[in-house]
Amino acid sequence: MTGNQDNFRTRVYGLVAEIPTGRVMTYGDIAACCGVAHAARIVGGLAHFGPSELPWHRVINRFGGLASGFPGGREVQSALLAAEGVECPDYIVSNFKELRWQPII
DNA sequence: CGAGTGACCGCAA
DNA sequence: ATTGCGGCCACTC
Repeated sequence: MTGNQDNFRTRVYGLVAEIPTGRVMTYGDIAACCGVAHAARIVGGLAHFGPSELPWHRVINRFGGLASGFPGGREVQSALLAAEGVECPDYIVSNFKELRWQPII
């Protein structure tokens, strides 16, 4: 890359936008992949102000559970994941370990 | 410019 | 094993 690492926020948006369908990612992994390991909170903060075009519903916490504050509620997020083939029965992704996606560095 | 907040995570008792 | 607390970084107002 030639450079699109303008800001941490830019990387997060680009990375979330690259998450394939049927896959999920954790806040800690996204932050660590962007270069900051202890910035999982920031990823959530950016999501609050980030573009709704990005698949934020594919972003979950470290336990594989759906996040809070999602526009609509966790039921909407779980519905979106279910529509992509991800099973989240109690608002928790069961195969979360298997669906955990990671970019190729 | 400064301060506060956050859709988190890890550790300790 | 479980629960509760604090810390860390970047963004926004």
